[in-house]
Amino acid sequence: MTTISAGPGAGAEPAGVRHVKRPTPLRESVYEALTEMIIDGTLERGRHLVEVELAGLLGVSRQPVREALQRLNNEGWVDLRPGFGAMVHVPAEDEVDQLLAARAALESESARLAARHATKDDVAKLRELCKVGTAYQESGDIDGTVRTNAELHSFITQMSGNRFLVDFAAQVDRRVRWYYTPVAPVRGAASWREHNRLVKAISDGDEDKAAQIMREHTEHTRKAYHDLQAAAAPTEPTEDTAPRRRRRTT
Amino acid sequence: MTTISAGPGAGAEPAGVRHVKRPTPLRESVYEALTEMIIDGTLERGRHLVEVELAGLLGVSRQPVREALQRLNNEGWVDLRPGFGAMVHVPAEDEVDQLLAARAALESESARLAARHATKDDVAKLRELCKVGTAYQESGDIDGTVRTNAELHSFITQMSGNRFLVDFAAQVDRRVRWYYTPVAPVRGAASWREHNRLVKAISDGDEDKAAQIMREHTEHTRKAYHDLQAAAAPTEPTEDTAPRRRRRTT
DNA sequence: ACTTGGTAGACTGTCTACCAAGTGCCATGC
DNA sequence: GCATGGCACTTGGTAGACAGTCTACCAAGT
Repeated sequence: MTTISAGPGAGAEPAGVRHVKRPTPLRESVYEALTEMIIDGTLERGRHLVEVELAGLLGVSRQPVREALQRLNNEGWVDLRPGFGAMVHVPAEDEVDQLLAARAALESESARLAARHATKDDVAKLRELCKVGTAYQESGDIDGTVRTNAELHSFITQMSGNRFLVDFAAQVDRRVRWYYTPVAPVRGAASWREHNRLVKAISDGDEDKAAQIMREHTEHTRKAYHDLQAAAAPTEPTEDTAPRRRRRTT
Repeated sequence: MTTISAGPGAGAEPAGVRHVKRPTPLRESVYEALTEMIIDGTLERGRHLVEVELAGLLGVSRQPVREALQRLNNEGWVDLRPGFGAMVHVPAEDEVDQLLAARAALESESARLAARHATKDDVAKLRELCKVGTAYQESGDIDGTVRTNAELHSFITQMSGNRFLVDFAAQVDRRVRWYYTPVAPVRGAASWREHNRLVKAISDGDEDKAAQIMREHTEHTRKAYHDLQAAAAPTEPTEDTAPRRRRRTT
């Protein structure tokens, strides 16, 4: 009967900034809960999502679930088939490439603008994130590494001061995080070396260099993913991605 | 704010499987109707949108309207204030700048990829669009000019073959079209000269040049908007953007 | 064996009604 | 003039109902 953790349990909040009361709309919590479940694999790819089922699972009614599902559909997390329902999106072969290409465009522009607008505090925070991330990486904490990586990228886009870039990049990053977590350990060390160079370029205010490093950084990521894919593919040409109709509840 | 993976509507279909017409979900029609009304000014900026009112206006119930409004909110067309309702978004001063900066990043990358993948047919179509657009422009048909402009840009992003770029750019373009129509006549001639150069670069397969022209093109547009804004501002410092509470129905 | 037709169940899409809580407005009262 | 309290309005969320449609499955016909 787990009700959604609408409460302060989900700690993605800057402490104390919010007004005393923050009744997050339920649909928002449902959306968060579902993306989380998709990313961590609780809801497998291709799985048929039934509104009432999710509603029951999360302890809410159909409406918030519907609204969340529609947003998930708009953002490409699930595919909505009229009259049938939602299926967790099954990424196409070339999709990761395209995603990372889009990310390259968005984030390299962000890095350029970040270099243009960087303040002392910004740079300090970037350095801190690099330090933390490298530490996680060296200690083998994959989850922490991935999270810090996301924070760093997100912070750079925010430094761009462009809300559209922030918004698009956030979406792309989240998707990348979904597809990509398994690759993280492979990339690890090199990735954080690149981050350090990037931060240096930003702190120097060197726009072109920052943009270029970010582009190459994403490009390396794409390549790493590809290699891993190629290495894993021969042994398992077609994974079990059958529609997996839900078991009869009886 | 997003429609990363449009459903079966997008061209990701194995060729030749023509699905019979399917009745569009009501929420979709409502969404289309509302964006159209926002763009053409029927729903003025800052206007208070009430669910039941729209429902009555469009002859549907609250539910599809709610769902459409939430999508509009996600995509930045309206601002949803909990407990009060939706207001048609009033663009901030710097918003157009940011929008065009994002467009520059997205479309210049698209142009680069378009140049990489261009086929003979693609180039032919681009040339045709340029011709049509120039003709509209010379005959003073503003609406046709803007529409053809949108078609050209949209086609170039599609040529990129990257569904994420297509999707993001489509959103941005639609917003630009909303803010920008008044500027079109000013830009007109120069804009289509640039389009011609761009098409040439693409047909030559010159990626860097295509990307750069597209970037400059968007930059010029931004500048034109700015100049127009500056020219109009002194005479009319604050337009009538009052909340315009709905008349009491009594 | 393969097609056709029929049937049943499961879900969505949409509508209606209803209630609680939050928001803005206005009039009252100081 | 300014705070206060009340009131009307609106959303957010719930529940139930119903038609249309999608899937699967079975049976009969060719």
